[in-house]
Amino acid sequence: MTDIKVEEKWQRIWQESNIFQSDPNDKKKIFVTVAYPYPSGAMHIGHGRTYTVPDVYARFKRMQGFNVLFPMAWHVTGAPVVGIAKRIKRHDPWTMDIYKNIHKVPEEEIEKFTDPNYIVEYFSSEYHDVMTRMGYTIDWRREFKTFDPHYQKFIEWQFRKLKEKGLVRIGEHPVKYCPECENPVGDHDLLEGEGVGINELTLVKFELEGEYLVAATYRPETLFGVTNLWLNPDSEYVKVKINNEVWIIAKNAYGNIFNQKKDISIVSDIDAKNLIGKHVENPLTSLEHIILPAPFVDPEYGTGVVYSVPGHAPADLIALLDLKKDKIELEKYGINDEVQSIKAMGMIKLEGYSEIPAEDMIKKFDVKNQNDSNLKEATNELYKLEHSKGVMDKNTGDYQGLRVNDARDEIIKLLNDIKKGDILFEFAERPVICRCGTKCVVKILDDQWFLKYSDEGWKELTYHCLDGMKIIPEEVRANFEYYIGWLQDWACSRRIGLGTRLPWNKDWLIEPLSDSTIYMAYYTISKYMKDIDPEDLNDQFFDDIFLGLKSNSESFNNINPEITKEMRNEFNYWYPLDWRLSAKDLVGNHLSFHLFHHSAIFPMDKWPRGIVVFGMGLLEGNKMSSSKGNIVMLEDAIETYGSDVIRLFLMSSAEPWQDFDWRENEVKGISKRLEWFSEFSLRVQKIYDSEICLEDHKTTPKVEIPINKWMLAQVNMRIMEATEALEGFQTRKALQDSFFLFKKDIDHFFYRIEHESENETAIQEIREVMVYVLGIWIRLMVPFVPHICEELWEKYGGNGLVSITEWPEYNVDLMDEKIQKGEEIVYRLSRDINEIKKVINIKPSKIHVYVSPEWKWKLFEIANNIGKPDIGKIMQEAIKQNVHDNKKEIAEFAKKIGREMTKIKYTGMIDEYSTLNNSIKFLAGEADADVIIYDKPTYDPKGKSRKAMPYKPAIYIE
RNA sequence: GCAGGGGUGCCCGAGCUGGCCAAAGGGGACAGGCUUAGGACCUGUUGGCGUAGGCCUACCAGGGUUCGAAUCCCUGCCCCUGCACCA
Repeated sequence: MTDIKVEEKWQRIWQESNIFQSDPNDKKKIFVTVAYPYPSGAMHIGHGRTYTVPDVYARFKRMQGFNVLFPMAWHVTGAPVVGIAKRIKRHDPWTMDIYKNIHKVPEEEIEKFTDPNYIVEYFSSEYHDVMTRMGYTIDWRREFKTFDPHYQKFIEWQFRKLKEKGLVRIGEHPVKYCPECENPVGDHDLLEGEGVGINELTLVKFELEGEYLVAATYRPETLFGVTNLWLNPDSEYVKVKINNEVWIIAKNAYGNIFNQKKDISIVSDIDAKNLIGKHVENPLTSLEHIILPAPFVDPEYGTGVVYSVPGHAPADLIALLDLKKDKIELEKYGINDEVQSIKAMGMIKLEGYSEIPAEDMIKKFDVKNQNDSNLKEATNELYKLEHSKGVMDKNTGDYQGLRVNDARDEIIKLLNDIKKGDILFEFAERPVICRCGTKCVVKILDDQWFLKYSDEGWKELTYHCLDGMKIIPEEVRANFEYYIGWLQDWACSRRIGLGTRLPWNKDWLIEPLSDSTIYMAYYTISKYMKDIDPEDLNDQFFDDIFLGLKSNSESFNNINPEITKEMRNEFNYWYPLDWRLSAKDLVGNHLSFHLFHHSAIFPMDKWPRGIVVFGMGLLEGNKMSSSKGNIVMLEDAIETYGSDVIRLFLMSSAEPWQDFDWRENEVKGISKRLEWFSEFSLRVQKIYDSEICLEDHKTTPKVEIPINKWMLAQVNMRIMEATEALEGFQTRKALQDSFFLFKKDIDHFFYRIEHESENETAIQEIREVMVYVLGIWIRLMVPFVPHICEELWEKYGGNGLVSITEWPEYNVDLMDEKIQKGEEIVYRLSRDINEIKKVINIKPSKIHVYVSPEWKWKLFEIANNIGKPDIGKIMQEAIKQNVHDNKKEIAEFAKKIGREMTKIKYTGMIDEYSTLNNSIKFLAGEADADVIIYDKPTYDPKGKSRKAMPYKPAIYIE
């Protein structure tokens, strides 16, 4: 691990040298941003990954010579901290515990957390510190918070712009609402019912003596199959007045409906028992239906009034059957004759089912009575089937032949047109309970402002924007396409929270996902803001900066025109944004909004160019969660391991878009690896045996010895692989190549050169190679472990800061396949010798090695050209070319090739005789016996030489 | 339900434009070296069998295409993620 003191030293040097402050210049630029954090708690290792990825990329690109901008800001907009402040105020033990023990906030600070503004101030400054300690190359001059007045002006401009373009509308919207707190509630505010959706039911008005019995349903298309209505005679019902109509609904349902309808009030109680036996009129068919008693009707759900479709609703059918048997009840209301005459009616055709599918379902699920738990499943099953496959049948008039789905929409429309329909929202599941313990309801907020993501023209633009972008990983593109199509109008205004108010209605705040869509543009000018009065930031100003729209009036504010020009140029230099990084779960909202808003506001040449999506973080295989205490804070991890280790672990254990798993054991493993890396320089120093000046070893040394050539080939290959991987944000792959496999190469190299200690030329070459490798390796590792690299770079005579030194270039010519193959032959031979030794279990004195004769190479080449293990064809061609006179031997060998050739990559003929002779000391040392290489089998008592194959010399051990 | 992504050796995970794949790399385990010992480090082993570098069985299950499949196609089973007013 890197010494923390050392890390802090370099962090200071970086800050003081301002090397990561980026301003426009002649170089090519890269602008990369990552979602700014919501500072409501301390940073954990999950955040560590999120912010290390762009830093690694920024460092990499900077070394490649790009002018890189990597800014950071704080997204303080929204309601959660307001809730936290409230809970701190009333000393909620759960909240206090988390902030004291998980987020490690000192006692005297917690007291100030009753102010939400203070919470975000506190944590954003903590984030700033921790980010610095992670070695991030952020241009801090551009830092801001989203409630800064300057930023608010920018958001106001953006919203006015959208409104001008007709992309904002006002309307109503159903939300989860706590009547006790008098506030909408988000999922995180719930005790129970997290993630429960809100469904839309259709209200159908059945006329009863000038008033309406109002039933709620998901299936208005079944109005054609109604036989009766159900009321729960044991529940209380009320008459309510609404828009000059009188509705009869359950009293318990009123609490919910009250929140959704205007001008609604209870007129009087009404006893349901008195309604039983009366008749109502079906608004669609004008048929008369009797009202019947049913204990299964839930007075809290919908309106507490249900219409009965026994042909297609198992619950209705079974309730009807139950009632027919219940003589006492029937006598009580005097409805026996009429009830007995009711028959279920089929009106939806469903393949594979009878005319009365409800009956089939009751049999299938073996439903005994209306209290049977299988009833719900039977109902759901039939609902799904008819919804997806059902077709309107006879008894449905003009709708016959329509798919259920389509018929439903048309019927809803018709009901509304004839004023016999309405809408009611209900939770998909219950209960939904607020943290305060109160049952939540669905409330309709009116005056709600929406961003019109449903607008087809806007969607088109956004698709267009997406088409021009790189998406990493590419599979996520399908998600984007899906979400852009699926997004409906987004409620963008809120009553509570921090942030910017809607410029045209100060009662509303702009919601956090809506104020963070194009702020990347603001980074390009934020560093100028400290000298500017926010009141000067009017719309003309932003139009000028971001859209190049020159204002007519000469000076439209008090800002120095020179500065304005500079800002405009700066924006035009950095924009468009090259990369946007954010989490996987934000694809459907934040990242999609990002595209929507850019395409709406900016011209095409300013549209974003790329998106990288992050996976999540696990801790020892489990989901991280601060509320459960299953979390590692970044600051603690820095204290334990140092930031280089954390960076290296986070970047190497998974690609950015995959889930990473923080495992203590593996982190320790990484820590040891990094120590090895650092100690490697000492070994090089020892071999080099005089002062190293890396600056003098930037060019590839000239070498003759194969193992040295091999090492250089590997180095170049690793540089190439790592560079290509980093271009695509594949940090894990980049590290596999530049760290783990590179280490293996070096291990192998060290192992091999032990046998070269007597050859003076070889030693001189090795020295040069090792120093060269050290210089390359340090530079390859800078993006990942910058602190330790600076330290080594300085120690071994690198010029200046390695963070801004050139990224190593690779030379394809040095990646000599034959050299690599030659080395492979050597160590495979060594391995084979050992395997044979093990199997025959003898201690050999001499090992004879026979290389392949030339004709076998020719045959191999023929086979390779044919490309298939087609022995006949190989033979034919071999005989034609007359590669060898012994046809029997050709046949024998051709057969062998048939089996073997596909296992070996043919890279051309290699002079095995000299390759092996060059490595004879190594081979002998490994085998612990004399090794003799033969190009002609002058000594071959067992005839083993016949087995020799290209790349696979024959062996005889004695 | 809709949409997207998966199931690989003790664990994590690469490979998945078909043949250098008994399958990279890491972690763990085991053995040897080093060490007073432990740790660290280095080397090797980590599907089975084998007195010559080989053979057999293997990449969720079953079927197919092919000279050849972890990789392509079909079927089944199982898992993960998102689905809205919430950062």
